[in-house]
Amino acid sequence: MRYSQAFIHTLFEVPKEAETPSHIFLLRGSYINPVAAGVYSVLPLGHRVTSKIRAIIREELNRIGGLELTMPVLNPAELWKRSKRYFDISEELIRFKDRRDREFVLAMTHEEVVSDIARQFLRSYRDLPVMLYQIQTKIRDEARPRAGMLRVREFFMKDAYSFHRDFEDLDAYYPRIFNAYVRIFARCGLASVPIEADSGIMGGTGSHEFMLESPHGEDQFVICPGCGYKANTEKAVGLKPGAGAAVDSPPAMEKVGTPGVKTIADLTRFFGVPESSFLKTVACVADGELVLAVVRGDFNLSATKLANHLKAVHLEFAPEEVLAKRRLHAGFLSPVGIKDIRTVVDTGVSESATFVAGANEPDMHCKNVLPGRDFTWADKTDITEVRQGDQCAACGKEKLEIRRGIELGHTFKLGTKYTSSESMDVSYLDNSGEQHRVVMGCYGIGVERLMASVVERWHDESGIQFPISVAPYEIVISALGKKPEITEAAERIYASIDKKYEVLLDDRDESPGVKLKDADLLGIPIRVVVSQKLLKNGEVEIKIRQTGEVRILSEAELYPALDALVKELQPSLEGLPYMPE
RNA sequence: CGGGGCGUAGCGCAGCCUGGUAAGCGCACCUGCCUUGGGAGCAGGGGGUCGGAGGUUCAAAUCCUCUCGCCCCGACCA
Repeated sequence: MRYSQAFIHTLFEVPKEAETPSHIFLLRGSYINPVAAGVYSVLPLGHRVTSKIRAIIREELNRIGGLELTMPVLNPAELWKRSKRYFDISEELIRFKDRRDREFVLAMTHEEVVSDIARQFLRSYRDLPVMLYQIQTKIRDEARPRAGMLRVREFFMKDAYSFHRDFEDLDAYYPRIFNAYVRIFARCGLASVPIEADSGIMGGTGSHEFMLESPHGEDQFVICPGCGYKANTEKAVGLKPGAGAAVDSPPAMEKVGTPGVKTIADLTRFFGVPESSFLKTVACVADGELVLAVVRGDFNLSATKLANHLKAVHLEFAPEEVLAKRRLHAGFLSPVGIKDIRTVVDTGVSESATFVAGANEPDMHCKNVLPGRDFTWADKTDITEVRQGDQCAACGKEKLEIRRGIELGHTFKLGTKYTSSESMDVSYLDNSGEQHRVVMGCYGIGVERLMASVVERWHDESGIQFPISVAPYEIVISALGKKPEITEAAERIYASIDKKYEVLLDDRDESPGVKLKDADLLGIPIRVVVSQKLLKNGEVEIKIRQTGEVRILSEAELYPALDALVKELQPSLEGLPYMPE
């Protein structure tokens, strides 16, 4: 392809809306163009990249027997009402009516449609297992799109769904998907970190997020440098060292006046004891039911863990009106004296220590509160956010580290959430004619996010450094100068490698500086320079974008060198964190 | 949805406080000459309802009101 024909319109200056490297360079390189908040056109150059990513995904999913199909974005609301997601999801799902006043939604994933297909076609154990996938537009009215293509409202997602006769078969199949994911990201030049993920209200039979560690990631995960334990912070558990005032014969509970002292920070100043000596009580409304969550003062409540424990779809902090109705007072909340409200206590709250807790009346706290003696609870479980430096619960040795990352993909054992009779009702007959629920898994990868993630990982101050596997072109020929012999040499080289590789010939009437800067910005992995200076000695130059390595070669040496380089630069599939199959 | 910032040519910006002489600059784009190893030079040129609506005024990019859009932080995130 000739540069002059390639629809490349690089920008010298940084558009002011862009702050993260992938956003800046994808805009400057004319890979993408904004249309609305979180909505982008993928321009020809970007399209070449996403096409390669899609091809890699297809190869790896076909390799494990996946079958590609296409499902519609336009879905009748009826399907989504049947699965209940129509009611469980709020604003993120776009809803509207057609001209005949029928309700529709724009699909944000395709569990409903694919389950409906499964219900109709998968009737026998002989039809299972099967994995169906598509690479299709997803629409999500995100509250806040951000960081260019890292979080958008319309994008291509590879979504795959597998169907199994039972959980054992799903468990047996799961590593194949897991390993395909590891390979897909590796082939795109990314070292993905598979972490244990929150599996939501399903309860955890298994879910992984594949993270790219990155300072611009929106998600956090913990990693144990000792045993290698890795998990989403929404799921991760750390050890909670004993705290509170451990005593053999605890003194009786006692009320203390604490006018205006509401926060844990205020309390530590007032009582002069550490944060861990207090109980923090948080009032939440879980699917309409008021619940008190009690954690130690030095921890934060994890709303996700609490919601999962309660199997609640919607969890929010209790509004003032709800508290007032129960004669509860924000800042002085406490499990003490509460009988008719479900109380969930965190495992960090020791029963052999006393704490300072609220008194459930304004401007009063209780000290010497002994859990079990002075209040009781319905459940005791881990409901706190893990902290940087907490001891790893898996090995008990090292301290957990919190890292930021971009979620590249998610694999999820769904079980029977969508196949149950209350949902999409998908069943089959086994070899004895008995009816069973189909067991399901679902697996997603965001295509444009993957492109942006590659740029987050592979760039320097001059621009992108695409891995050759996903680069828009493998080789750029920069012809510096307009002298006929330069043009002839460049054209000759172009003609001899254009059939074999994806080559961009910079045929523009531009100064050397412009051509070299653009080649760097665009991130083409191999640059071949043809110039007067080199040509005098019958030479050309190769420069490798990622390493900066430069080689001066004769034109005859160029061709075998390119053959070797193109192979050499392919991302390695060695030493990946495979799951045993 | 809360907090903050910004809307003037494709991109980056000045002008606004103090209304008129304020439609400007750099890059990009077009024409010609010249130049060719890191965003050259000279000359000429095209392009803007100053986000939108209403108001104040003899007069509004500039002052007032409303509104729309975009970005960042947070909440949220099947």
